[in-house]
Amino acid sequence: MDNKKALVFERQAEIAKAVAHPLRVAAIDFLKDGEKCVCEIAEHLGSERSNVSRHLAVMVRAGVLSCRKDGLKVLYTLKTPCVAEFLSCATRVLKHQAKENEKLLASL
Amino acid sequence: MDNKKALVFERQAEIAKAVAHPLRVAAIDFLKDGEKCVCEIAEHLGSERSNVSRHLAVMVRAGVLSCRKDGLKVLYTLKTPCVAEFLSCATRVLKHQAKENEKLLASL
DNA sequence: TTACTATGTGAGTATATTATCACATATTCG
DNA sequence: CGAATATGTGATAATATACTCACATAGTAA
Repeated sequence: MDNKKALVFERQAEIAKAVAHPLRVAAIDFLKDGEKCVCEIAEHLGSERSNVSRHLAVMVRAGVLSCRKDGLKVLYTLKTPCVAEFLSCATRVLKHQAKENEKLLASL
Repeated sequence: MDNKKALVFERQAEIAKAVAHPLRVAAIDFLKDGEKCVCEIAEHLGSERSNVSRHLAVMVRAGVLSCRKDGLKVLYTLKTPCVAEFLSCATRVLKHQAKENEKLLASL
């Protein structure tokens, strides 16, 4: 019973972890437009190919992205729209924070 | 322009990071019932008080939780319902994965 | 085959995160 | 005041993550 819950928490944490890096968030945002190869992603993010490749692998392992080979290239894509929702949840939290700061500022 | 986006990605990643730990996920889940003190949370999670205290501090710093003192105790609470939504997004991703595995299993 | 391109991976280093213990602080109660 | 309770923090060690460079692999095309 409680054991089951613990497992879910662990898997939820894994997914959050897969998203918990600026480069990975940026990659997810970029992939909202559709599938892209490592090269394109790396160029768009202004980061090393090998590094980007590793980050993408992390997200694939976590089940956030999927990939397929197309000739020389490997195309990455969001596995489900839920992933993008994940980020809009984060955005909502940020907006909430911003509003609080606004209130604080107004009272100074 | 691009700089602004980079900032957003960084902040989104911070929020994801604040959630990206099994213990923290469990704490958030527990706090859905309302505010709780460190003691209660630690007991519920079966973890050391000092450790839990640190994890809670991480989430407060990220803007995911807020806290208030009440006598000896410090009560923690979810700062916004968005945070819980964050986890249900993760759950949706998990369900998606589970369905895929089901399909795979069925074809063996 | 050879040259070229896209990708992934091993090794090493630097940095960050986590858990634990002991201790400090703050608040309540007698 | 002193004892008891709840919380937070410094120091440490173990572990995990991130980045870079060099190289290996796989597919393409001449």
